[in-house]
Amino acid sequence: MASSLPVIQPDDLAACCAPVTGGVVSDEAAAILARMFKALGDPTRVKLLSLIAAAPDGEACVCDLTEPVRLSQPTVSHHMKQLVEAGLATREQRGRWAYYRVAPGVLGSLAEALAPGGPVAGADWAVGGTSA
Amino acid sequence: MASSLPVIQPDDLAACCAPVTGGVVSDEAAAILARMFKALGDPTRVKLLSLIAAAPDGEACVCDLTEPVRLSQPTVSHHMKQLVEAGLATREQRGRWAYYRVAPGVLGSLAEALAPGGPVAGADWAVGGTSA
DNA sequence: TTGTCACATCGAAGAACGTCAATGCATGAT
DNA sequence: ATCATGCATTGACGTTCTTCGATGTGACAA
Repeated sequence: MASSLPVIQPDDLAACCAPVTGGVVSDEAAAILARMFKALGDPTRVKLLSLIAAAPDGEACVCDLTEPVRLSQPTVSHHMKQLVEAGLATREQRGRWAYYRVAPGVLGSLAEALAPGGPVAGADWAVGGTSA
Repeated sequence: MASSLPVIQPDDLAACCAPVTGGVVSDEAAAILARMFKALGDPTRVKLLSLIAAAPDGEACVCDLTEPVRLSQPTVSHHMKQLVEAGLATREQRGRWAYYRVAPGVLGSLAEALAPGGPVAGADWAVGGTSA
């Protein structure tokens, strides 16, 4: 039915962190990485994550998010659930509000899987880089 | 029509590189980032990119890729087209073969958008980090 | 208790996706 | 010219995704 897929735990990052470049990734690592990238594969969710990260205390409730993305409350709840299940965000209920945060460390681990050692190292393929 | 979406050019990386954390990203940046992440949001494509990166000369033809991912040739061609249109891979035709490579610098830029300054810096959200 | 608020879940509709067999299109060999 | 090879495109099918309105649930207020 709905999710059925297990929520990605921080521990799974160990398997995830096999760099995409430098050796063929295992099927399991590819599945975990794809799961997290898929969660980032929607402009709304990218913006939601950005909004949360930029929020005053690094946290935001659904009511803070619906207006910036111009979507209904159920839709925003749905997107946030996907981000949480992908391990990219955390949810904490306080009273009537649910506060979401960017999961600590996960984005860094994902970045590391994309470009081990940072975007400048590796050099071989990093020619058109961000540089400067 | 198949794609209709414009192929993402290396130039678009300038707009893409606005970090997801640290300031709300624009709609355009969110769209470009999501487009690239969506291309990475399938286990097959993650593995294809990994296979290409790990290939002897950093390049591979479709015929080298079908067997490792156990999919038909048209399906692999379809996935590679998406990776190219997302700007993550490049295609070069030599004779009867089409050689694919990992687009230089792009993965690094994506990583930078995820975790500016590398996974350790930023520190603020990197509390439950990958290691120790 | 009754009401209100913030959020999650459900059910549905339309679009997009992943996959394949069949076909088309070049290139190179005979 | 004829044939074989490597790859892209087409058309189709079932699945998944995005979005919404309607409804359910738990927390606080009067």
